[in-house]
Amino acid sequence: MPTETPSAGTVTGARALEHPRREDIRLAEVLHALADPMRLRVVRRLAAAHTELNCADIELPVSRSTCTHHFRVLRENGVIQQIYRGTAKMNALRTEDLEALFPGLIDGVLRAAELQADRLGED
Amino acid sequence: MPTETPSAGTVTGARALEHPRREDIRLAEVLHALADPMRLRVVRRLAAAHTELNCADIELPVSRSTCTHHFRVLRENGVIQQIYRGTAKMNALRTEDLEALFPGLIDGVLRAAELQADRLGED
DNA sequence: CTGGAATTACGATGTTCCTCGTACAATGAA
DNA sequence: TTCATTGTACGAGGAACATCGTAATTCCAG
Repeated sequence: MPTETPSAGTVTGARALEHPRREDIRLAEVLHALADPMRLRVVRRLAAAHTELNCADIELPVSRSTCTHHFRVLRENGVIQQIYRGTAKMNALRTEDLEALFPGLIDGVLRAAELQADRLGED
Repeated sequence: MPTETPSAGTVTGARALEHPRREDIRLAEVLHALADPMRLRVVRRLAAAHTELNCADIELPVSRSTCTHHFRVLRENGVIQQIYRGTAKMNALRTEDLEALFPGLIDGVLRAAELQADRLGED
C-alpha cells in the first residue's frame, strides 16, 4: 500500500483504469453486473445514448460514492469502458466485445428492460 | 412459527412451494438468479432436457443443502417451477412465463452460455 | 409399522454487496 | 495560484449470499 506521496514521475492523474480483456469476460459476471436496478438503468441510458456519457449525465438516486461503485462494477465485469476526458470520466458500453462474446445478449436484456418498464410504468 | 405438530387436517406433505406470479417476476431478479455458475448450469440442463428433472438428475459439485439453496433461488426469482412427484421434487423452466415477459432473454442467455462453454472447453 | 431414500430446515460461518459520509485528488478556468 | 467541478479512496454499517454439517421431514416399499 503506497501511503507515501507519489514520486514526481508518477502521473497519478492518468490512473490506469483496469478493464478486463475481451477473452476474460465471463457470462456469470456480466449477468451479475446487470442484475441491479441502478446498473441496469445505467446500461439502458448508455445504450440509448449511442455515445459516451459522463457519469453526471446519468442521474441515479444514490450518493456519488455509490455511483462510483456501480460504474466500477460495470467496468470490472466488462460491461462498460471508462476513459478520462479532461476532468470528466466518460462511459460507454463495450458493445463490440459483448456482441462478439455473447451475440444478442445485451440487446435481449435491454429489450426485456424496456418491456418491463412499459409494463410497470416506470423508468 | 408452528413448532407444534401439524393438526390432522394439515397436509404437510404438500408444502406450499411458493412461486411468484408471472406479473411479479422482475428482470433484475431473474438476472441475479442466472448470475451464478451453479444455477446457470442447472438452467442449461433443464433447457436441454425439455422436461422436468429431479434434483438428483442435475449433478452439482456442492453439498445437497447448497443444492437446495440454489434451486430455491431459481424458484423464488421465477426462473423454475418446482412440484412434488411422490418422494421427489421435479424442476422445470418457466419457459412460458419468461417468454411472455422477456421474449428471447432466456434463449439469449443459454446461447451465450453455450458459446462460452465452447470457447473455454468447459461444461 | 418400520426402514430407506430423497430432500428440506436450521444454524453457523465467512464473504460479498449496497449504501453512505467524509476527506482527498485531479483537471480546467478565472 | 486559487477555485469550482468531478470523481475517488476509505471506512463503516447492515443486508444478503454461498457454503457446510447435522437433524428432521416426507413419501414409498416391505
